[in-house]
Amino acid sequence: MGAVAALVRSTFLVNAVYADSARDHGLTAQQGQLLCVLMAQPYGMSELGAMLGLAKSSLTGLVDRTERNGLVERRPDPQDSRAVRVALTRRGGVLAEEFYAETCRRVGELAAGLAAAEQETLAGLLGRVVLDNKVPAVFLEPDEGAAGGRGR
Amino acid sequence: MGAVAALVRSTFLVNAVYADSARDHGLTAQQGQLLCVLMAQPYGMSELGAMLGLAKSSLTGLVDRTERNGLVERRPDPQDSRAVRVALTRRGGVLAEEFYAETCRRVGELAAGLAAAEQETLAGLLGRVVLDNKVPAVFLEPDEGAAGGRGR
DNA sequence: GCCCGGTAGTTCGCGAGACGAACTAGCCGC
DNA sequence: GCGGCTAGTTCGTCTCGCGAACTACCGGGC
Repeated sequence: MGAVAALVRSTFLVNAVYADSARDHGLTAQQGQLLCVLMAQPYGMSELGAMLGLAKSSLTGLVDRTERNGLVERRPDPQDSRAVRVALTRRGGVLAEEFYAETCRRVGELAAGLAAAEQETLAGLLGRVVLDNKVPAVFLEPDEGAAGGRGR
Repeated sequence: MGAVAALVRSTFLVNAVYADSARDHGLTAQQGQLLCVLMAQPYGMSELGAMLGLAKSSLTGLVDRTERNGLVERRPDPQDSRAVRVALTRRGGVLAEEFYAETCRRVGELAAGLAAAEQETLAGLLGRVVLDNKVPAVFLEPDEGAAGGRGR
């Protein structure tokens, strides 16, 4: 199988696993992704739109629905009264951790057929693709979680 | 970067590229995927649902919209008058080829930073993940196109 | 023959998601 | 203190995905 087909098919696979995991936590894939991004730190609407690749009107809707479920909240930005910081609520934080951990587990299982060394090779190559293409931090490293921007 | 994070982030990346390429061809990602599946051969609604992981009512809608755009058509199944074979129209076939080729090109570019040997290694490892997890043929090999798609 | 359980698809109603265009409100340079 | 820019929201429209209820047809058993 060529690299292109392998990439596209593995994408299909991970999409399905991600959506399933979200569903099992009462989330949609998009809401799960939003929670994962916010695990690191709060963000403004425009920042989120840029990271997730969404139009700002799409973001308004996504945050609306997630807020309605009590998982995130809009906080006024102290520096700029037009702006808003979207942050996890307590409940959202707990759910994000659970969803994140379970999703990691399930995605990890996909690669269970690979030996440890092979997984490392895969991670290295795929990691370079990700970095080369400047993918935003839509899914953190297990060890760059929680305190996120402030280090840890 | 760990294998899990690399997989999830590369998935995000490929999703975006796929959706962009579809959009540039006047398609949604789902319609593009449908066309790619049908490049190999026609399928029944239930088969498509199983391959794409969709409920049958979702398939009806997707095929409806794609048919309305003149890209696929429903043909009666000669063996079973309940059933239907979904096939590309002439226009759909042409568009599918274009979309497929362009998407391959763009996804290939994502891995352009890797040397040829590295791309092969990546393809091998990712290919095993795909095969281990029995991902359906949602995106063909360049050389298993047209008549070739059956077996496997 | 005919009935009956299973299968192939469709319809319907609903909510999520994505977009662009038009809008409000607040920032800031000059 | 005005004019242009930026942050977000609202609105209308479409796609997508689902489950439940439905129709139409296949087949096996008697």
